[in-house]
Amino acid sequence: MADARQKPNRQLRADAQRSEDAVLEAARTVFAASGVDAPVREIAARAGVGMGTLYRRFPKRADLVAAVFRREVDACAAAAPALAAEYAPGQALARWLQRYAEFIATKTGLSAALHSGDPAFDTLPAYFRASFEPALAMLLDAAASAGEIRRDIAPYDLLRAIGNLSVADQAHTRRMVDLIVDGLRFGAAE
Amino acid sequence: MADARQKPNRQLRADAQRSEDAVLEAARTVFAASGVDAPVREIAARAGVGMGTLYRRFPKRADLVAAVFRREVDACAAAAPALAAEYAPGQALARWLQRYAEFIATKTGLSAALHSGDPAFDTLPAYFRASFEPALAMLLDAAASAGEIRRDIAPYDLLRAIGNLSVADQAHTRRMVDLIVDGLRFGAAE
DNA sequence: TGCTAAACGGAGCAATGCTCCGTATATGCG
DNA sequence: CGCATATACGGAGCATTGCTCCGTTTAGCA
Repeated sequence: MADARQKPNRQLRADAQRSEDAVLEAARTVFAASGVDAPVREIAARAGVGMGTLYRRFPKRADLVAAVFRREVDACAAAAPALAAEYAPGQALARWLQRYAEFIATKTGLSAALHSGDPAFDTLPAYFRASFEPALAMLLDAAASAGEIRRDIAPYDLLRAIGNLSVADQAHTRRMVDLIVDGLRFGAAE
Repeated sequence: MADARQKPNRQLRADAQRSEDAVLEAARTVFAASGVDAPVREIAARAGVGMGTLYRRFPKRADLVAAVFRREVDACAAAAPALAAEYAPGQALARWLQRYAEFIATKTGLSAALHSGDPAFDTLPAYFRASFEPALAMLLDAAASAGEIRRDIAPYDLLRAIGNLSVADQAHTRRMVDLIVDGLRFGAAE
């Protein structure tokens, strides 16, 4: 899962696959406990692998962070159909949004990493959206069809409203400030 | 300025005062170039002081970051009366907001530090507000009196709109999600 | 000028990121 | 099953960095 795009059909040796799983699981735990800057040695020790093994699979810390992130996105997105099968549409939606809010809450410090400019994170926003938007759309659609909620809600808007992972470059900020100043002036001439 | 609250009337020796200024100036430069995680050695070297000197004055990195932050807040706030003296009210306001936007832009990565929970940062938000709110209020008032802008703008709202340094605890997030879900349901029964 | 408290500075230790390479083993083949 | 070999493993070791400790220097004062 880490760099599967490089060799799409690569055949990981069995022990290598076990190591990768162990590392991802250990990293998830350690990141949650100590943040994404936790010592690599600690992750390797918890996973029961050597430093070499960890660095071979995830050459940069960002690679590991990104892999763990994808894993948690997958888990959260997968909760949507599960909840939809178990609960009434409105209930399923409410529970999933809480689940999603929990996911966002565990990402403290990660939004900073997202904006670090590391190329390993480049695909994450798209992955995030591609995973969550259909999941939420399904829940919203079901709830709307059941007459429990309105229909005029864009899934992505809702995702953003709960967890704002937005960025803003300098030029954008400048234009926004200009806009606000213009806005201030507008009402003055009455 | 660093820990002046501990000994309000302390008399710093002349060389100590020079060292502190040199460190703050060097830290400002290095932080801007390499972020707030830059090596302490680099700051000490640029300031022309030893490690001991730096650590004696700023025992924790957060102390140094906070001191640099206050210094830059002071500089930005001080620009308000200067601009007000040089330009027409509307111009002064627009220019200061751009200046403020630049200040915010240099704080990349610092918002993460702000939320790190380090007690050295506890007083910074209040300092931020206490410095900028009166400065902006003066500019807004002058521009409004000149008929160049509306009067119904709260200075703090404007500050927040440009640089959102907001935080949100878990309970708050939870209540917000509940509110949004309620909001979704509200329009369904028509 | 001489004394002393204050300040200085950098060697050195511990923690951590990351590499390198000798060792171990999973897998395919005869 | 036994062997050959590519694949994977593991941790010693080096470089960097945070932080401390203490011998040396100096500013302020009489």
